[in-house]
Parts: sequence; C-alpha cells; structure tokens
Amino acid sequence: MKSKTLKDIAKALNLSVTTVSKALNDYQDISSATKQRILDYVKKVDFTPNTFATSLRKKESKIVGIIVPAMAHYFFSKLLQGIIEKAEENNYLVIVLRSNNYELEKIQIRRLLKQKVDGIFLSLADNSYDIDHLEEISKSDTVLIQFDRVSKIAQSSKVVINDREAASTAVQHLIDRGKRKIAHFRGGLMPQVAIDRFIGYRKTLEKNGIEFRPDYVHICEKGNETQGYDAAQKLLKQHPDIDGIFAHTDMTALGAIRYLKQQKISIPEKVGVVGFSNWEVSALMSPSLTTIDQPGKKMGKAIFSQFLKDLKTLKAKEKIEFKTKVIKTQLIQRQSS
Amino acid sequence: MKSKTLKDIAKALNLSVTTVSKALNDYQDISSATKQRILDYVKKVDFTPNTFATSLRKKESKIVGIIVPAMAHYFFSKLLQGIIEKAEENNYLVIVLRSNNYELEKIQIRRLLKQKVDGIFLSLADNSYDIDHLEEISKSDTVLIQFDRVSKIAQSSKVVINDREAASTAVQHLIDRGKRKIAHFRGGLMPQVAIDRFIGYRKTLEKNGIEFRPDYVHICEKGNETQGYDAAQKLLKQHPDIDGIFAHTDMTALGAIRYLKQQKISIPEKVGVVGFSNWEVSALMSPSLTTIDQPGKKMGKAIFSQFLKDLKTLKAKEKIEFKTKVIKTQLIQRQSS
DNA sequence: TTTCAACGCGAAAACGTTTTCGAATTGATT
DNA sequence: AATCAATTCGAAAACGTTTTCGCGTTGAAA
Repeated sequence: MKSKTLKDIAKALNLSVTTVSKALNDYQDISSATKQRILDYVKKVDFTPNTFATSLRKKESKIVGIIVPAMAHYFFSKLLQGIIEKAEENNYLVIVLRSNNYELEKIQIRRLLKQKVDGIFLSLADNSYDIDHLEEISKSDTVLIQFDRVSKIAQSSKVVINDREAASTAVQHLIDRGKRKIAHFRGGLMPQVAIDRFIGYRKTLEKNGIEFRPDYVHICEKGNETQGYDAAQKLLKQHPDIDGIFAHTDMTALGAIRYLKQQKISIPEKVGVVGFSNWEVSALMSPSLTTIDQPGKKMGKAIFSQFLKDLKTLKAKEKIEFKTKVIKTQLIQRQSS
Repeated sequence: MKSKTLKDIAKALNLSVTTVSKALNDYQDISSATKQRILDYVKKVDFTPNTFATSLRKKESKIVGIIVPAMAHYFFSKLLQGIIEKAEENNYLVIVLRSNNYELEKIQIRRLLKQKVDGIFLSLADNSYDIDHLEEISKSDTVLIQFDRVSKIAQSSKVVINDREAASTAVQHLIDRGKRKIAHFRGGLMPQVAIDRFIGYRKTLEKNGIEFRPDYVHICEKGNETQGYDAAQKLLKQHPDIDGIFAHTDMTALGAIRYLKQQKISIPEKVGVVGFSNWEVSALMSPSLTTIDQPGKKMGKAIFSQFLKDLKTLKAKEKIEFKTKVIKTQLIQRQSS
C-alpha cells in the first residue's frame, strides 16, 4: 500500500504542497480556515509525513542511540526504561546497541553517527582508556551524554552518582553496626567508579580511626556471583575474624553470602554484608541484602533531559556548557547488616 | 562539521555523482580502475552515504523495531541480546519500545510504521484481544514477526516455544520424583502461553492417572514474587498435603519457596518446586530452582533470521508463506525438586 | 486616489542519494 | 572502411519534505 504524500493532499484540496506543509508545521502565514480544512483532511485520510524526507531536509533524525554493556543487567534495564519513557514523551525513538570493549564501542559509535542520530548516550567500557572515538562525536552534530562510567577528560555533559559518597555511606553503616574489620570486594583497577568506591571505603575507615588493610581488599572484576564466592572463601581462610564485607555489586555480595551461609557463619551477627545497586532480587534473598540503591530509571530520565537541553543549544549554534548531574543514592537496610 | 557528499567525492575525482554512487553499490558498468580509485578515495576521506537520502530513495530503513513488556525482565533482556547481535551482523539497527497494554501497543506500532522500519517484532500484551493493529502492519511494507505471546489468527511468521510440551515435561518430572498432589500457579486466563502451560499441566496429570483438581490451581497473573508467596500460603492452608508446585514463572516459584522455607516445609523432600524460564538467579537461590530453560537469545536470533527471509520475499513482491518456528526448551534440574 | 502594510498563498530550490536511459568510446568483426 | 556489440560513463528524474522568497490581494491610512 503506497502511503500518501503532501502532493496527494495538495491535489485533493486544490492547494499547493507548500501550503499543506506549512499548515502541518504551524506556520503563521496560513489562514485559519484553510489550515483547518487541511488538518481535517489529513486526519481523515490518516496522513503522516515521510520521516526520511523530513530528516533529510531538516538534518535531524529524532532518534537517539544508547550503548549498553553486552550482558543482561538489572540496572541498565531500568536505565533504559527511564530513557525510553522520556524519549517517547518527546517523540524520540531509541536505538539500543551493545558493547563491552573499546573496539566494539568505536564501531557502534560509528554506526550511530552514520545513522545521524541526534544523541548518543554512553557508559564507557572497561578498557576504553582512549577517547578518540568520543571526539568524533563532538565533531559531528550529535550530542554526547556520558553516564555511569564517564571519562574525566572527555568533554560532554554527564549523569552520574557520587560513588565515593555512596561507598562511604555503606561502610559507615557497617561501622555504625559495630563492625571494625571490614573487607571490600572491589571492581577492576581502571574504571573510575571502582576507584571512587574504593576511595570512599578507605577514607571512611580512616575517618573512623580504623586502619586500612590492603589484604582486606579483593578484586572481583566481573562483578558476578562466582567471584564474590571465591573472594569470600579466600578472605575468610586468611582472616577468619572479618566482620563486614562491602561488595561493589549485589551479585558479588550474593556470592559472598552463599559462602558465609555454607560455612554457617551467621549474617549479620558475625559478618555484615552490604552490596551495591539494589538489584531486583536483593530484596528477595534470604537474608535479604542491604545495599545502595542506584536509581536507574531516574538516571535515564536525567540523561534524556540533559540531552534535550544540549541539543537545543547546539541547534542554536551556541557553545554548550557541559553539566554534570549527580543523582542521589540511598542506603537500603535489610537483613544482611 | 559538514559531512561529505557524493557530489564532493565526484568533484574531487573529476567524475559524475552517478559513477561514484555506482562504484559504491557494486554496479557492473564501472571499470575496475575507476572503481578502485573511488574506493580508495572514499576510504581516505572516510565518506559514508547519507542514510536519510538512501532510505528516501530506496524506501527501506535498515532499522527494525521491537516492542517489549514495560518491566525489566531477564528473558526479554536475553531475547533482545539475540536480536541485536543478529541485527548488527546484518547491518540493521534495533529500536526498542515498551508496552504492556493494547492501547499503548497500538501507538507504538504506529510510531514504528511512521518511522518506516523494515520489521516489527512483537509479543502481544495481555489485553490485546483485538488484532486490528497487526493488520495495519500487513498493509504496509513492514514485516511482522510475532514471538512468545502470539495470536493464533493474526497472519505472520512466529517464533515460539512449545509451552504445552514444556509444562508437560515439568509436571512429569515432579511425578517421576514421586509427587502426586501437584499444584499449578498459572498466569492469567487470556494469554495463550498461560493456557497452554495449564493444558500441559492438566493433560500430564491425567496421563499419569492423577485426578485433576481445580482447587490446586491458583492464578498469579503478574507472575511476580509476592503473588507466588500469597498463592503458596493460601494453597497450603487449604491443602497441607500438597507435595509439588509447578509455577508459570521463576519469580512466582521463588515466592512459593520463600513461604515454604518460612513454614519450615522441606524442599524438595516434602514439596518439590519447578519454575519456568531459567531466570538468572534461579541457579543462585538456595535451594536452587529446578526450571524450564527458555532460550531467549536463541529465540532472538531466530526472530531476526525469519525476518530476513520474509523481508526478502516481500521485496520480491511474492506472497510470504508464514512459518512458525518452535524453539526447544529444556528442563534444568536443581535442588528444588 | 494613491500608498503601504499585512495577509495568504505558491514557485522553486534544496536536502543527498539511486536508477533509468542514452551517449560516447572502444575493440572486434565483416 | 563500415558495422556492431560491449564497455564505460553521465544527465536527469525521482524519492517527499521544508524553507526562502516573491507575488497578488486585501483593507486601512494618507
């Protein structure tokens, strides 16, 4: 079925293509009478302008792209939800791509730039030390918004949480519950979020007059359950007197809990555990998991709002002044602490 | 930064726009010499044709759209992953929209049709009794692929699992483990998948000479954890001698398990539990959950493959013969049975 | 009666491709 | 030398919009 065009409408109403187009785009130099006539007819025959032609002419696609990690993850799922909701409100569509490393990230950005999306939302991969691919975006008319794992040096607006503060809250909570020998299962050495959470952990110990011990820190790079289990095993074999664990992920926390339960080590009496993210099941586990709520949906909405702002100033040919929006996190206390 | 056009390339090489375009599109009437010259130059200046113009001219977008339920769900996350992977291989992009009811579903389909996506992948909402919105798709040049919750009457290719058989496997498994009084926590009354799973449950009982009892069936429409807990509570208060539960979702199974544990009812000795979907955490719970693995990623890939086939025949102006691909499921036995 | 501004509309160019068709060149065949 | 087919290329139309600019028509002001 061939879809109607402006030309068809114009012919049917004995008007010019220009007039019809103007009526649909709320130009002021069309009499309200003909405008109404056009609008009525357009509604009747259910016409909607061809997106390709509009995009070609206006040089904007009304599409944004987001690149998410290649694995299924509750946090990103919520984030996506927030972005899509806000996008729909503003008549934007969202293209989702996946990546977990620098090379792929680069390819995906190319893909999106080629599609001439109006905005790209990106959380950097673990091995994205280089940011040349981000500079490619700045050179185009596409707005870049970084979130979660952002680069300090790359120029763009950003939406993040205060990882350091959140980690601090988590550790302080354990201390307040009487824990003194608190271990930390951290992420890799590179991503800024892992560094920040680690710093938050360390500073909070020191602020409370507790000595920081490097051998209490284990790296769980993948942040999955198995690594949490393994780390807990190693840790407790070496230091049976540990009384708290702050994990950088709910999953690693879950793994740690599995080991503790298996060893009949009571939670939270003997060892308190705090996770990070407030993943869906953390409330359903037994014991349920104390964790830091990372409000994905809210972040998603913030990302899109910031995008709209930046796009507007870009269109106005003005210089964008990049903003960094910090989303508040919250400690959710449950049975594990 | 203005991006290059065919015209720019042509001028730089002293050729016509036509020739350049043809070289890039592998036409046969270009000498290999000039073709190479063009390809080299194009690579050097990193030119890529404007998507809007191409789409406008060719009437195809190289984009597909998928509509997923409005909530975060592990299965759909995996499914999406499969679709996106396969899409990327074939240079397609994927637009993701959300819906959980008929009205919204209709709007989203309109959005996608307006965007002139080449394909729409859809799992029907619970209250989509009507399928007029699907017929709108057939009238366009967009390929529809239904998956998971499909309509029997709507004409399109489909990708599904054999819900009846899978349910049968689950129930037979419980029977084989010596269970006789097996309850079923089912989905709503409408979606075909819920009906099919129920039928599988009932038939399998009867085949084994076990009387079907309506009061052993509880409806957990939302399929969440709370409903599973509540249903288990009601069920066991009324029938303390229940020895098996087949839940239509891992989440409801989890809820049931929580109640059982709380009541100190031993799993699987006293009551065996089987879920459905093989959701990420079902392996991590304690006891870990026996469940039916619903291979989301595989389904996603199958969906996209089928789309490519149907699109091809559509382009050739031939009549599409709709296919229904049934993906195999598998029982994953764990501690809960 | 002239002048002028405001109003309502349309012609035409532009966005950047793809594709049809015909023209020019070449080399081989009579 | 003439004919023909194959080869290689380009002119121009088409895809469906948006936007600039100008033109004719009003009605009011001078």
